[in-house]
Amino acid sequence: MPVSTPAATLLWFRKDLRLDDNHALQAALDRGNPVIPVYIRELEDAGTGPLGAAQAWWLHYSLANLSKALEKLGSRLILRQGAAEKVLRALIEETGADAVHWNRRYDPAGMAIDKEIKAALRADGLQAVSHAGFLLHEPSKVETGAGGPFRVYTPFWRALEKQGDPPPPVDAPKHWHNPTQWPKSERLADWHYLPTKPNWAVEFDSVWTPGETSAHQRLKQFIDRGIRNYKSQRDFPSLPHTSGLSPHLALGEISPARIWHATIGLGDDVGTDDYVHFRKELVWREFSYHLLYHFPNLSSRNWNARFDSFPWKTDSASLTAWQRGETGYPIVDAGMRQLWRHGVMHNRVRMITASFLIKDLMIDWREGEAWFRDTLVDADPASNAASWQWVAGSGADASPFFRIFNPITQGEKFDPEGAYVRKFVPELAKLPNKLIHRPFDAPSDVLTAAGITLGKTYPKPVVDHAKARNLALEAFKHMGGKG
DNA sequence: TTGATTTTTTA
DNA sequence: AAAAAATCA
Repeated sequence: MPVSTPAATLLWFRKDLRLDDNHALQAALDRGNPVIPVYIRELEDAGTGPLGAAQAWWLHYSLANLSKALEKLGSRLILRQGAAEKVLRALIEETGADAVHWNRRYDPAGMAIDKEIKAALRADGLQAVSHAGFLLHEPSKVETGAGGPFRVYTPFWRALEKQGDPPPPVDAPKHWHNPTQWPKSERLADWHYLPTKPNWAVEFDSVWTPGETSAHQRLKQFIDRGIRNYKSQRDFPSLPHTSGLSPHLALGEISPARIWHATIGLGDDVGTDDYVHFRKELVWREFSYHLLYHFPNLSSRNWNARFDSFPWKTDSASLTAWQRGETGYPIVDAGMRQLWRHGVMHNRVRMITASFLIKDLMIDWREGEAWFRDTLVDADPASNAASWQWVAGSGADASPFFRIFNPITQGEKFDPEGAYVRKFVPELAKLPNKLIHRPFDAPSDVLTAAGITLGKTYPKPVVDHAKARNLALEAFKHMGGKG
């Protein structure tokens, strides 16, 4: 490197695959030196957990998208794989960079890695700076009056309300400071993020477009249309009143601050209840990270240790039936098939299907957590673990009683016309509304007329809900300790 | 972010 | 008789 060339800055992209409201990016550009963007495919044994197959699909396109956006600014996205520190050091060596900037992550293993890297680089006289942006507020700055972590959602929400709005988002840069020479990059295709399993994920792109541009389009569409009546309609899986932003958030294609600020100053036609309720959902994500921050084992250990003695069943046939959407309960099967086909499941249905696995089949919530992690495009280590534990009853803010969702009444309540079931379980499409959620109660002539043979064209229920419910209640009662 | 059952209200 | 509200788990 000639002496006259200012030393470059490495901009380390992780779960912040965006140019908009990216504080690390701004800080890197503000130095005025050439900025070299890099994405590192970290080793799985680094402890950051395996990348789910559905999210790998998303990541592939997201990286391609970010790469293109950078190219428009004359920049590039350098791809490397290996242990993060080793890769960064190699790049520093190759480019003569004297600084590394990144946005913080909040999974325990990731935090540990970053802490070590920061200390090691600084010890060598390099600039190593981390920035906020993945959450609305830093978890280290949110605590109860007594100085501990929150265990219940509502007080957590109040505490965040007190903190006020997150900092206003910063727009994407219009110019880049480019180096005269670029380090080598690996090829995205060689990382084999796209699925190899035949006939899976083929419909993902009919529902999703990964990338920052699409994230902003989703947000605009939601603010223009979906958020109206959000509070009353968000629970109906056949209605377009969810934001669809979760997979974009999961990989940081859009910042929560950007979303939060988009809900400020909405017109009168969007009720206060509606946007406040939407913000509450954003804050559930925040609460999940709060829990993970204070309880690093959230995805592997019961948050409430009383559940350690729960008599989980090992039943691979039932687990498979659940995964395939062949339980014989239409709303459960519709949800599981939506997950398989589209890499997503409506929130209400996530609760119903999770409750079914845990309470009706008495299968360990960790089996469900693992399945969702692998098949959801929005798989998030905090939200996924916290939500599964919430449904199990072992998590934070779980009710003092043993909540068991009734798959029939939940279906009838939230999918009254059966539109959702008909879409994902087409073999039941011809059943009348009254029986669409309970084909096992249908008279034989109605089944015949609908072209259904139970046990053949559609499965008989794997368990009787009423009986399964009693067994689960019994097991719950006999758990040791106090609830 | 519930369910089942009992009690009360309304048609 | 059915729907809504209250209650308890």
